[in-house]
Amino acid sequence: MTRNAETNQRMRDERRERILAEALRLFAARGLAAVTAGEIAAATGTSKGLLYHYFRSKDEIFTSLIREAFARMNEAARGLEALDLPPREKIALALGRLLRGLEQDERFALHVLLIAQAGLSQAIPEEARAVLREESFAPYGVVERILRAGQEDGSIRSGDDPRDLALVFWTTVKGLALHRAAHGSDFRAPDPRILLRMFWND
Amino acid sequence: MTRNAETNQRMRDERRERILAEALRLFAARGLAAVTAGEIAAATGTSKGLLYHYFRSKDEIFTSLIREAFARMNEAARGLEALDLPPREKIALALGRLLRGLEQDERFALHVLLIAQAGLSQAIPEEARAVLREESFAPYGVVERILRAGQEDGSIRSGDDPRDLALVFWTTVKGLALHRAAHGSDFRAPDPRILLRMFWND
DNA sequence: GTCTATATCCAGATAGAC
DNA sequence: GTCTATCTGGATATAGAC
Repeated sequence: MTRNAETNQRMRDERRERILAEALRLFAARGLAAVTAGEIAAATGTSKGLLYHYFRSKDEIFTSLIREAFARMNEAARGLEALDLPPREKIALALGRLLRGLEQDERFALHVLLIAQAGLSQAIPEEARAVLREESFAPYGVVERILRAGQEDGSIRSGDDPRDLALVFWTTVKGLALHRAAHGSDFRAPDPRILLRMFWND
Repeated sequence: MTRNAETNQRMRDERRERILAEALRLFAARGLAAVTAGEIAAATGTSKGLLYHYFRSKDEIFTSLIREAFARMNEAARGLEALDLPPREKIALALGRLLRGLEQDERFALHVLLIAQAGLSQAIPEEARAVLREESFAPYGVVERILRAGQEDGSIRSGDDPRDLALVFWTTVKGLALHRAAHGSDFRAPDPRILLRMFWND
């Protein structure tokens, strides 16, 4: 019996994952309001009824995805901060990874897009909005702290407001994600060195 | 009679403008699908019925706005190209204006956002998609040409692909527009000099 | 030109058979 | 656990009175 229960649980989890993955694809491409529950079900290969067996509402699916997106993003940010590297190297590494991720890692690009969609649209569930409020600042904070440390050790150009620098760091990444969304798979990320020039000479 | 006809025409135009202005605000904030015709009517202070007297559909309103947004954007781009200034000054001027526009010119920021929304969402009317396909490239082209000219006259750093440079130019602007949308009116644009460093030293 | 009332459709969510 | 059938609300769009 335990064996069966475990198998069931695994199947359940897999199905749930499947639904979330397809919903992510759809929401990232069109936004919450323009995607119907029926479409998610069809993309997943299940019925609408089953969808509502796994989730209480369309909003709940969306909110789960927002949570997941921020969890990954913030985990990556904390990982970056914990790395044993000088600040300047951290920034270069992070930006390189982000651009490569946008280009090659579909799921990552979708998460960035979902966050962009959510931030862009005033029309999202209150719970998702709360997650956004609480978690969206963290990546800015991480990058800002690293940049400030770099200014102090002299490896990053001083004189700029670190908040401004963190702002352009992230808005550039989001802008590129947007561009990728609009222009599809033939997206080619720019050379990261161009962007890094904002932070130091040469 | 001619007098009356003219007055009527003017009132008609004003009402139409009013509808478009409110719809722009709503669409830019939430996207096409999350805005209802009733909300547009209410925001305009008219009835739903009258809305459909002026426009055939919600999609038509959206498409009109997309046309308008691109018309202004491309007009500005052509104006920039026609200016009698060295390439490097054109870029500096353009970026300064864009950032100031995002910060202070609500209508401009809304247009940028609408374009971002439209590019982001796969779920827009076919006609709007066509406008996007045909017109969205122009601003990239303009900036790319100016940057290339600057590379040739030596005022802009050479060695970078001008397409990459034009890409980061515009994606940065769009990213900032996104940020403004998410963080509302307390948005403060970064110092443009930070961004300009991508294009030349010091 | 402008409004109210309404037809029609479609999406979110549920009920209940298997 | 999974499906089909259905309820119900709300949105687009229209009709028709004033």
